[in-house]
Amino acid sequence: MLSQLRDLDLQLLRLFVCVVECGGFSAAQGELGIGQSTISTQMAKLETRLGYRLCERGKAGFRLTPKGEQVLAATRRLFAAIEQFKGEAQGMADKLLGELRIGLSEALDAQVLERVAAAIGRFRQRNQAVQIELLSAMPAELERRLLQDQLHLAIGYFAGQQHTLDYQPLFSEQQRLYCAKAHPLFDVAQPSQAQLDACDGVLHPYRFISAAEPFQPTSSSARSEQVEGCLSFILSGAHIGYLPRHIAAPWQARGLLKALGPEALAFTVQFHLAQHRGRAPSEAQLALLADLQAAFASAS
Amino acid sequence: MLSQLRDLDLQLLRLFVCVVECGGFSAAQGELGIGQSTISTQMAKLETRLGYRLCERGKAGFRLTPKGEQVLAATRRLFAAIEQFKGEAQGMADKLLGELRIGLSEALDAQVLERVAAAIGRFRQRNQAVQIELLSAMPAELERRLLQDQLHLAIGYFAGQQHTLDYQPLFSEQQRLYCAKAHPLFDVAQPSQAQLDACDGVLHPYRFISAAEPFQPTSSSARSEQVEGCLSFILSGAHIGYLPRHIAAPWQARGLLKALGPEALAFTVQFHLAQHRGRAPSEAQLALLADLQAAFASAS
DNA sequence: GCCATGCTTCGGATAAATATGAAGCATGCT
DNA sequence: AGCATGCTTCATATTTATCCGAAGCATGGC
Repeated sequence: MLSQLRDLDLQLLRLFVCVVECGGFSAAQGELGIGQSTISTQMAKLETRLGYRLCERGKAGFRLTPKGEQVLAATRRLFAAIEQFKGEAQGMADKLLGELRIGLSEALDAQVLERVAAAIGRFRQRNQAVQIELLSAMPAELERRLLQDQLHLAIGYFAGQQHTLDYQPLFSEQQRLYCAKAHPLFDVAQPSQAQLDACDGVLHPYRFISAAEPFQPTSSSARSEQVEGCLSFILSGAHIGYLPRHIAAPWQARGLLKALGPEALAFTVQFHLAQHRGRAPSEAQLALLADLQAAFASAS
Repeated sequence: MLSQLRDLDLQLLRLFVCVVECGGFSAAQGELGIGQSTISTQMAKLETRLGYRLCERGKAGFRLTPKGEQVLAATRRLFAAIEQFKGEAQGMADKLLGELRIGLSEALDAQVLERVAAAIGRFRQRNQAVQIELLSAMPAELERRLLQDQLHLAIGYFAGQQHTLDYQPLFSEQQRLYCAKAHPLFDVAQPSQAQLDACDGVLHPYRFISAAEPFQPTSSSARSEQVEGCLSFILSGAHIGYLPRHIAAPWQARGLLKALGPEALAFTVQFHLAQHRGRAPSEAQLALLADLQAAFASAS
């Protein structure tokens, strides 16, 4: 009576159910693959732990006691719960879970957004239940958040100097030097280098890449971290500056902007997919990474 | 990946939960009473069986993976189911279950019924959920049903000859010889033995005890197995016969029946509680037996 | 009464789970 | 860099579970 079922041996319960289904100890030994004496010992053990008899057995035949009936029913319920647990645990094995926070550089080309969208669509077709969060910000901000583990992935053009971050090239964006209709150079067909140097340039956003730009403004009284700001300065007619081609294109079509200088003054910005090098990426992150790379690979 | 959790080791899950609650392997070793290396091995075993990692650990701190969170929740649900099972199994340990079918001799004294009622009341205060069935019948019928295991217990006056049945004395009933108002002997103060012998007697029900009766009718054209039948014969004025005192009493009070002869002609019938000797009695049966005996013991 | 069947009990062999402690490794902190 | 911490891995010891087979016992059927 004192000995309660301390650790609930499932195997004993399984044996009990099998014995009941076979209708006796000796009948169950085939099913269980163990000898009759073992079954007897195990059943006795179970009954001792429970503190009462589960079945009457002997030459007279096998039958459950009332408590045996109840325990059988309770055991089946328990086994159902266990099966559910196993199902949950198993079903989780190849499922992606957790949270992904992704940062996107501001002022991205529509085509790039389409690629990102394609990657997310691809990811959502996986066996997953991941919480995804997107945010747009300037590259510096993105890097800061990556370092603070506020972001898992970021897409932007980075200097690539942070050695705690890992950068993988994704796509490139072309930039050209522009001036607006109101600018003195707008009507000059082939402005000379001297003419360009005389202009007031907009300091390009994301200064960390400005070193790579073929044109370096000698004088500058305008500065903006963001593409929109640059665009405004340039549209004012008071400044010249670099803009992504896809940003300038609609204005150029309306005759409000003009690309300045030869193709040699154009340059290409490599966009990267950045992630924290230290943190081990989650499976979900690896998967989305692959999806992004696939989406951009099929683009080029 | 291939190794699924075949047998669901609860101890591993318990360890997992404990580790989570302690917030680390080394922190849990005190709680679990085992060394850190053992915990590491066990956790690795669990993760291998599941096929995925449950937590990240190391100097950087302890934290669950998304799957670990899910498994933790599922494990807690599983443990709840196990606790419920244990509760059910434990709560059953000292609970009486099953079915009890009890046979009562017909025409029992009201006081006897009260005793039976008291026993049932006592029984119902036990920790039990027993289906009880009562039926009234003649002793021969009761014995037959006992032998066929249609009854668990029976109360009646039995010859006590069935050696497969076990009889225990419960109470006794007094019987006297009666005649009705219309009978010639009704007005005779002290009828002689010859006068009695001249009467047409009712053959007493339950013939198996008739041998014990002090008065044996010499002639008899009336016979009934049941007390009610005997009463009818006697009330007719054509017959004399034995009746239980409690049956005759109301008629006697109304002046319709009279006890015949000296007290020497009265006799006592011993009532017994009978049960099958072969079948092992259930706990419920033993309990009700005890309750019946207690109820009748307090009566005398 | 006797046999056959089915369960129980025992001793003892084997396998498996469980734990240990030392050595090793990775990493955050000073 | 060096230390301390926390986990991992390994070889190994110890406990525990599991099982078998033989012998014993109880009982229904002949």
